[in-house]
Amino acid sequence: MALPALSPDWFARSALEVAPDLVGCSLVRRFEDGTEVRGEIVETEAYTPDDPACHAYRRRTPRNEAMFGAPGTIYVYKIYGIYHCLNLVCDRPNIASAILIRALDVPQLPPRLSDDRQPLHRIAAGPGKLCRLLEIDRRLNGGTLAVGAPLWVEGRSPHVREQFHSGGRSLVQTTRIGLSQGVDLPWRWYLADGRAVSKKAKPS
DNA sequence: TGTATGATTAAT
DNA sequence: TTAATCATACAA
Repeated sequence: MALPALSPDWFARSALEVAPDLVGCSLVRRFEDGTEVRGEIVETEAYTPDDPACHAYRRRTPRNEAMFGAPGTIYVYKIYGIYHCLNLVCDRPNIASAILIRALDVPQLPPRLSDDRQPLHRIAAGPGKLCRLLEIDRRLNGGTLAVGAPLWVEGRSPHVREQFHSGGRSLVQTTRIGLSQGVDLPWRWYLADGRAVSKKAKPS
């Protein structure tokens, strides 16, 4: 199952390029006991320095510091006092830019993490839900994606690549969710037939 | 120091 | 539609 991990270099591009490319890749969470949980990224959002919705739009602060880091840096913030959201930093150092990972399709879970209250395919269908499931919090903030570290990302499998290429899978691009600024920028991407997508746009 | 609010979620 | 719940940013 292990595929080549995406290097920091891979993230050294505009968030608008990285965000759609991340869909179909796998996020891997490695816990301290060595357990690994994998989920396919099915929904992302891009945030850029000139974007009013970006946490670093106004200025550099202690909270958004990680967004100014090197590509491949992990940015985690707490929202509504309850949930955490996971972002992967991209572009060049000092260019505050990141991808919000909004949903994961998790095919299987270790018993410890199972949850009877909802179907398995919805267990990581939302940015707060996936962080809760994978125990992602501010302790990971500022860290770097790397194989064997708490978190890394693996590229699309040959099979998935073929599906995208043949049109068997496609991406929907639409506006982002939950914002009060930059509401019209179409910087959210999700797998058109993804079971785990947090919220789908109304059919046009 | 005081206050308003948010890249959410689950329940009503 | 709304409550839950608090760290953070910004005003004062």
